[in-house]
Amino acid sequence: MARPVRPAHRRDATATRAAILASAVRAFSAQGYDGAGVREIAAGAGVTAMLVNRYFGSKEKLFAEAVAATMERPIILSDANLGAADRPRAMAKALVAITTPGETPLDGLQILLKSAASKAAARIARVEIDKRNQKRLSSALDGAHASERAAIVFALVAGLQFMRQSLELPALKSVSPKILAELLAPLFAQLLDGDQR
Amino acid sequence: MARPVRPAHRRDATATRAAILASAVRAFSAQGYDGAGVREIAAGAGVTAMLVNRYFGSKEKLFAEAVAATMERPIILSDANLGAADRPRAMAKALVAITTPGETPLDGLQILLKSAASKAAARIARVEIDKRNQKRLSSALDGAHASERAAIVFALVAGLQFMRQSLELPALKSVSPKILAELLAPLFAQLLDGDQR
DNA sequence: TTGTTAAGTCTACGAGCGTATACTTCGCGC
DNA sequence: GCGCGAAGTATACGCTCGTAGACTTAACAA
Repeated sequence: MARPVRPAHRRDATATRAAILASAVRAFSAQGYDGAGVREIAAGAGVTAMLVNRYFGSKEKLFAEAVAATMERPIILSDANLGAADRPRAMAKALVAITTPGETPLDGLQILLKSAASKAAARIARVEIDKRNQKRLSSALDGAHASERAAIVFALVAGLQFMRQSLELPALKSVSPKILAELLAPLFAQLLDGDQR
Repeated sequence: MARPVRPAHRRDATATRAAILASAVRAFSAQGYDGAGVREIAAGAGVTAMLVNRYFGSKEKLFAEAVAATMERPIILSDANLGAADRPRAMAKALVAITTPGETPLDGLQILLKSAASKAAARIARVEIDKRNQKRLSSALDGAHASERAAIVFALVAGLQFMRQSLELPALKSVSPKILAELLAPLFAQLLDGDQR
């Protein structure tokens, strides 16, 4: 059969680009926009710093792509727990699992939190989260003030992620996942339920 | 009457020290630990950069003092709403007021959020918040898992602050304070109430 | 008036940052 | 076999950072 229209490049530019982007996600998620250096990101991809700018133009544009890439998948409202019978409990469990240190972290959210100090980073992230997750979640909520309630859900998720992963608050580090989920479930129930009080 | 034991110093060292600390709180709260520069903090106090290190030893020690100073006052559990009749509603209103852009911000919390990228900053802040607010709040809660519930309260507060002030999520910028408070009150009620579900 | 000492400043260093320019190395099409 | 363009590197510039050491200035004691 015929080879693909454009076969893999000479020294595989697309793979290198992907490696840089992956390294950027790792670095930004761990150290934030200002804390992560271009040289460090490049080293994580096995190349030199200048290739980063060659492929992405500038650190800021690279950050924008990294944010966009990590926001691809929804924050906690996965398709699985969208259709779950007890949706609040499913979301609480998902939140606990995701914010547990060592587990696969929510890169997108982590980048947001770690990059809070940078105005440029906040602007880039705002439009991204607003476009993707906010609409996705608020359209899944019934009742009044859906987008506000969705935003509060995000606040709760971000806050818990912050307290567990960044601040490492002792009370939230040692607690058992089961208990934490049971403490969170009624909050989600309250937020998902359109009828207030 | 006798003069104080040690009268005001030659060029008022204590006032200068206080000015530097105030400027540091402002700068750290706006730009985080890494983002705020020693020169900029000094300029905000009307002195040169070297005086900062002279008075505080290093940037890190200055940060520790700034964090300690801003944590002096409780985060949302003021004495006023501790004794309020409808405590959840009082806390919700306080939270909305405090996180509204332009209002007197929660410097301590803002410093925490903006400094999330720095390991040193997180460590300093953790012990401070754990000592002061966590104990204060969890001792005010009845029922099981008091400290965990208190930590979730902090997470909610931090998350809302983050979404409103740093990310400036549109849904939370335009919402009326009244409605937002009514959306938050049941969450606090749920968290303050020791009996789950 | 003058000596002393704390308060405050000047200059500078070494390191790291983002990135622009010029260079080298590789791999495919002819 | 070979050249040409793309992939990748080396070097360097200008800037800012935290802070160390020597210096200057001001206020009180005598």
